[in-house]
Amino acid sequence: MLQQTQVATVIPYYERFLSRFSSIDALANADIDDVLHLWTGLGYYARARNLHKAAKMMQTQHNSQFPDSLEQALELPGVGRSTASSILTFAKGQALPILDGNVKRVLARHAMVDGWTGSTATQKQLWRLSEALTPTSQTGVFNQGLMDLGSMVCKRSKPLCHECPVAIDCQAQLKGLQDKYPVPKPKKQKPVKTCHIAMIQEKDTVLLLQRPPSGIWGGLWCPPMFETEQELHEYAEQYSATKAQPLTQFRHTFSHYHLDINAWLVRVEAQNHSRVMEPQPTLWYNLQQPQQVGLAAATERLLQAITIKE
DNA sequence: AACCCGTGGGT
DNA sequence: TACCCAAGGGT
Repeated sequence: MLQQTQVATVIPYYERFLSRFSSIDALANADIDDVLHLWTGLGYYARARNLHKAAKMMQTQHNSQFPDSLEQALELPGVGRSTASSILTFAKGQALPILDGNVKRVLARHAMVDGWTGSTATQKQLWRLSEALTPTSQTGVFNQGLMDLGSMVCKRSKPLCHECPVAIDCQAQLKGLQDKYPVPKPKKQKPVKTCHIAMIQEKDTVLLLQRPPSGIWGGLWCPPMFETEQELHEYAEQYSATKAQPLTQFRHTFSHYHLDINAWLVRVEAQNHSRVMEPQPTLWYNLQQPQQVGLAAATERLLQAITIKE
């Protein structure tokens, strides 16, 4: 959950997740829709599917435990070097270096590392620096301290260098260039895509389709989406003789593009009204008694728009 | 190597 | 507002 997601955002999700899945076995035995349900709104949904798959692997291959070696940990889907090393140092007392966003920032300033910290070459350099610093004893304490130094002192903006325990040999601080490091990501403007979404409503239910496991919103349930308004109208006519009416429109921004969403409301008299054959699994989502499935934040917003309109 | 994958906090 | 980026990993 913490991958590319702030701690404060994760905490409520973590609490609910651990209440529902209190062990690796509980998670491994769960239905994927149940897992994605508790991930609704958190983003990067492949993490949920990877975690579920990893639980199954641990159940069958590692006696329902997190593996003891770095090599075995790295075989789990969704577990890379940073996550594996964090777990192994904190939970099992192993001596391994870590490299999260906070550590990257500390190291990039301390050694004045040129190059964006996300590039392959720079990450390689940062790992080398982390390896060189990491002690062979009390590693968990050190790693936690290094991350906390990054989050509380060596902040992204206005770092508290006067409170920093390693300011004495911080290259950026010595030259007064703290604000120049880490080097910002090369900026590319995000493309804008447009889509038209059909909210097919029958009483208290709305038609949702399950998205394929890979790609945007993988495995989640979303209303039918179309690139053009014409496609939407042609689709809507299969369900209802009454015309689709505008519901709401807004911009949803992903990590790599903007999506301008135009939502339309199509009221139908009965479920499966026409002879529509959907290529994907379908679900009539009940607004009053919601099913336990995964929804994207944008889908929740669309469902909310219908509820308010009632 | 470059791109894909979400959403929200902070400025 | 617009922008950067967050306890990264997969392809």
